[in-house]
Amino acid sequence: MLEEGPAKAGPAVRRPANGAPTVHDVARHAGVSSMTVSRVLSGAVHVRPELRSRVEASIEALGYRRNENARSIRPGQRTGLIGVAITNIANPYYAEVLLGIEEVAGQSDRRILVGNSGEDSAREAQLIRDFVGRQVEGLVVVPAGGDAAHLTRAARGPIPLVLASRSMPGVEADVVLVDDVAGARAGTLRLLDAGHRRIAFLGNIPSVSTAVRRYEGFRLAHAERGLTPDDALVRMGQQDAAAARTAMTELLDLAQPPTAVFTSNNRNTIGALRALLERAADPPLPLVGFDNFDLSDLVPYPLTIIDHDARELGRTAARLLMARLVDPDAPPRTLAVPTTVLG
Amino acid sequence: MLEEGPAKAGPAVRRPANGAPTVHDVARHAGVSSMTVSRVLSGAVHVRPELRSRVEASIEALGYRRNENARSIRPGQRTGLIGVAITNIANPYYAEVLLGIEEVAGQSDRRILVGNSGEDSAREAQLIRDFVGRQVEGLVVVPAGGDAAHLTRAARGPIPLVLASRSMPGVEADVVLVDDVAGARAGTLRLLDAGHRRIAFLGNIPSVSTAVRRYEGFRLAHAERGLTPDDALVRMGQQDAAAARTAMTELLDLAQPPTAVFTSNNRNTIGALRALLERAADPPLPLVGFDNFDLSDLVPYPLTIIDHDARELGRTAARLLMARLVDPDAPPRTLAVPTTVLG
DNA sequence: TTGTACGCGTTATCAG
DNA sequence: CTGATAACGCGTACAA
Repeated sequence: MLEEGPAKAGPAVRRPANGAPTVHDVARHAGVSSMTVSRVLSGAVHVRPELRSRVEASIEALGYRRNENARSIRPGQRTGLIGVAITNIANPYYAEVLLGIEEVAGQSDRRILVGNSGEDSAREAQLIRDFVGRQVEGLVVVPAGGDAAHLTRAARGPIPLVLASRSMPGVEADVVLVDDVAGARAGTLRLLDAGHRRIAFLGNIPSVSTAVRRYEGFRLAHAERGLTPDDALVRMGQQDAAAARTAMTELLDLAQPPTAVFTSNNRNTIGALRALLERAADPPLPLVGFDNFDLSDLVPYPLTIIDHDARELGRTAARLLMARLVDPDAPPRTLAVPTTVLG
Repeated sequence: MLEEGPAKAGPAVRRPANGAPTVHDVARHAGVSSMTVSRVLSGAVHVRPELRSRVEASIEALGYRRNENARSIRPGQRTGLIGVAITNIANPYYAEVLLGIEEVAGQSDRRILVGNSGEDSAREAQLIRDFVGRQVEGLVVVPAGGDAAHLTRAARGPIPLVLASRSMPGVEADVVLVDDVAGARAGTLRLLDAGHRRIAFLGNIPSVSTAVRRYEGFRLAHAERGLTPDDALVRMGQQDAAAARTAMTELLDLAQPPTAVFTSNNRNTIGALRALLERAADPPLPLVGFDNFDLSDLVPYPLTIIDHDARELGRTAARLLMARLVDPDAPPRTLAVPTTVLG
């Protein structure tokens, strides 16, 4: 080779259109081979101290950063990427879950790719396809419910999946849930033991597993007292606070209205709260709500909250994923985060 | 070559330890070359329809997903990755900003890498180094304040940067701010024009640009009425609600306490609110707070909020970045999101 | 301890 | 319209 061409470009340094220096640039600058640079980058084992510091100086001088994408295409190299699909990032509850995931992922220097599914299972599928293409090591998903084809082993390949907050029937994955049944049971018992016999139930759409599980706790508490919930007082399907407010108003307008209210998530709690404050019943109907929210203690209403640590739920999800990366063949686990009754 | 070794592995299909099919697998399965597969993947131009559908069938059959990382190492290929560093993901305000960024990024099929800096400039620097190594196309940062070396052109190379919510002196970047000065001015004028002359100011640490700008609006409103804020009533440096509560309590304990309160962000508002409710002054001190929060309308206190659309701020930041990707040499822009006074 | 050769999965180039 | 070849930036295997 060495065709003595138009030797005018100096050391023939070709920048990859990007301009970023490569291992070869660093090697040339330090007067070593690219392999020595590579070794320095991956821990500096078996490199003469003098060369090592020369390479480090060159890295500094050129502002070199290793290209993690190029690195990751080599067999046996990990991307350090976790894909996270969440139904609604802007819901403070899920933001807290996300923070927990980020925290644990960051501990092993992994980064999270975040997508908002907007409670839309098709969008969720699209996100997961994209994450897979980007070679994420694992997925954490708060499933939107509905179709689950994109969560199956076939669709996502060997990439491990952890479901957070909600489970999905038929999907093989590790799962972190809230202790929904126990929490709902405890909250409901409070109302029953205060003498209430007509308790309204407001909840999410039944395709979301938490809605069903929390109703189960509600029903269970009734059963333990030899009672059955009145179907006329059960409203499921409110996905936002506005719908919950409407549903609550309708319940208050019944010929035989409830004397207390159980809401199974924070949006339903907030919606119900607005309706109840609007009506200003005297005495006010006691409200027990699942999931805490900011300032719940400052709201001028008799409120009991079934609380849990959302950030810890996120952390647990990420920890399950980390464990799964180490041992891909362990049997799937389902963990539950405990609840506390406040107020 | 072709050493007839232990020929027992069949068609010698070596899976890259990962097991995922490659273009070559698809090509073999469809009986074409890998280039034809590649062409089909990138828009199917100049490919005979018959081959095209055969390739598509193979892609489907094998469950092939293009390896975006391998793709991105080729010159001229983009990663479709945006790095986002936020001071506190779990603050509902920034969660909303994040959602806006995700929304706009997703419109061009880009994904966001998210890191939480925890108001720590060193952690922020670390995140940005990582993002650069992952070949992000651009960065959106809510800067923690303090040292800004990692945000300079030198440290991040040619990668464009947009600062969201807060500016950083000496950093060349596009910026999206809230109209802090005008908002704070308008809120303060409300109190002044209601006759208040001793107005407390609670704000963030001064190294965060919004704290300074909002104080400037506060001062400006006073100046316009021929007044000067009383330094004894100004408390800057509260980074969370607990600190704000303490600061507010101290102000109430002054020999000459304030008769009204201006808080320059939502954590200070919430902290002040707790202190004020605790004291139950009669009549209550009117409170004007910058940034809205959930249920602010249900709090039993005379509260005025200087509101703005956080999600729109996030969208704007992402749009600025997208524009910058198209035209890297345009002069930097600073945009402001308008505020509204509620209550 | 250091360097050379090659391959990872993809696509631009150019020949057919 | 299709395919062979090379190269992107990096790291493993092996040679020196």
